[in-house]
Amino acid sequence: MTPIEHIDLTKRVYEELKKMILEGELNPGQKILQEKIAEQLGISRTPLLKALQMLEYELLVESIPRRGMYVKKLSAAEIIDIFYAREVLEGLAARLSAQKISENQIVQLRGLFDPFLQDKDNINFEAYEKADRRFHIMILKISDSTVLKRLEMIGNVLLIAYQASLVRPPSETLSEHIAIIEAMSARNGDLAEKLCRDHIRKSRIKLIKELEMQVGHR
Amino acid sequence: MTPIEHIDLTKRVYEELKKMILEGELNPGQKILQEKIAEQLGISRTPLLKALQMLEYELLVESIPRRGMYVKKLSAAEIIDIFYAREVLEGLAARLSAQKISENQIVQLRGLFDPFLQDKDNINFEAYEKADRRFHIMILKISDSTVLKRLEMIGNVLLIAYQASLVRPPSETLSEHIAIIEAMSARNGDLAEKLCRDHIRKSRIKLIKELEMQVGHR
DNA sequence: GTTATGTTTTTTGAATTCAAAATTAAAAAA
DNA sequence: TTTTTTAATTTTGAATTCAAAAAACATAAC
Repeated sequence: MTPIEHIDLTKRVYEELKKMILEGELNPGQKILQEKIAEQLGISRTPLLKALQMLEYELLVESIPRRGMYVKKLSAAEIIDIFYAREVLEGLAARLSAQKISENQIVQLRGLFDPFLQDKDNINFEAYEKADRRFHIMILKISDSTVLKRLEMIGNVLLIAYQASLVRPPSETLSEHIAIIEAMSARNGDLAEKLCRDHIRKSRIKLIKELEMQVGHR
Repeated sequence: MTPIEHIDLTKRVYEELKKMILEGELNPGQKILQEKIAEQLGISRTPLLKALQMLEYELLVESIPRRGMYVKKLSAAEIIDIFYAREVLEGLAARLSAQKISENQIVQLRGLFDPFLQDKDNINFEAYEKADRRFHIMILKISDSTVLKRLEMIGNVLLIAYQASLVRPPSETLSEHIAIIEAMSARNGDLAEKLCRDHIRKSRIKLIKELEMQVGHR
């Protein structure tokens, strides 16, 4: 018998709000008028507030005491900071995954990138980006770490920081992704960690350059 | 003119509760009766609930929907998991700190362990433990990373997991602490990270052994 | 004596209410 | 016209209230 699922309001509100922020319905810097949003969602402020607090931990919203909640506007420094953290955390995830990954999961990971290996010169960026994101989330899942799960947020932040635009092109990252999968498949945790770190570090370095350029041009 | 400080209730309740948990006033596994605690603290359930939610993110309490909040009882697997995360996160903190640390901060860090260098064979464990904890917290602070700050929790968890008992004796760790400080002082981020990771990894390995022993004896 | 059933009490999740603070708008003074 | 002051409105933070669910208790059946 399957137990009846508890769909608590807070979680649903949380999901809805997250979607609204990630899809740009609420823009960075914008004030979140609690009364208004609560009314729109047809709920009271109590569950809304709880959801907002969760999102605050995930760096998606920011609370200024006695002022209100705002959709977080990430600074260049913060985005870079997040990449530094991703570097070590996803590196760890890759290492732990190498110890635990199942044959089935290996097949699934490979499956993510199979479509792009056929015709490397003609890759649909949007589809690749989706696979890329799935890849990183899957590794976090496979690592099956309580702490790392707490940090799935780091994936979300990516979305706002770089909406639908990859930091580096598939021509660079595709082989890196494959190499990470192979290392995990060979149960080589040290190598998987190293490759994963390198992978993200390269993106970070490119990102820093780009952000510096932007600043330099102003 | 100094602006009036906003001491919002939630934060104070949060601090109080954290103290209650860390000092053992509330024991792991114990149910948190909201009404009762709120009355004891002389507040309503609203700010209490917010504080509890914050603590949930820090792994100090656990929420079971429609059941209530409980003081979290960490499993051996979770404690080990936390050490894995500390390994990479504090390693990163050491690396970033090496880039940013001021002369003054170096002096402060050295000062933490000075008292123990005089008479290495006669170290007060309790005092050393305090210095140890300060050391790790300071590095997180110096690294000045938004993401890492979110993870100060990892320090807290340590407290409950290993109340006042060091995983390894000062005779082993003192020199490691000094070496990390020296690496940061020399602005050698790579080395600082490596040393810090090794430092925590050694503790993790010892910890795993001890936990396995405990299980084996049952 | 143990297990099952029904009832009461407690506790949670959520809405509502209320006071204090912040924001906005309006009026008065420079 | 611009700035300052005052008043009105909005919004937050926190308490209270209320319904639904869970836990505890008591009673009845086996």
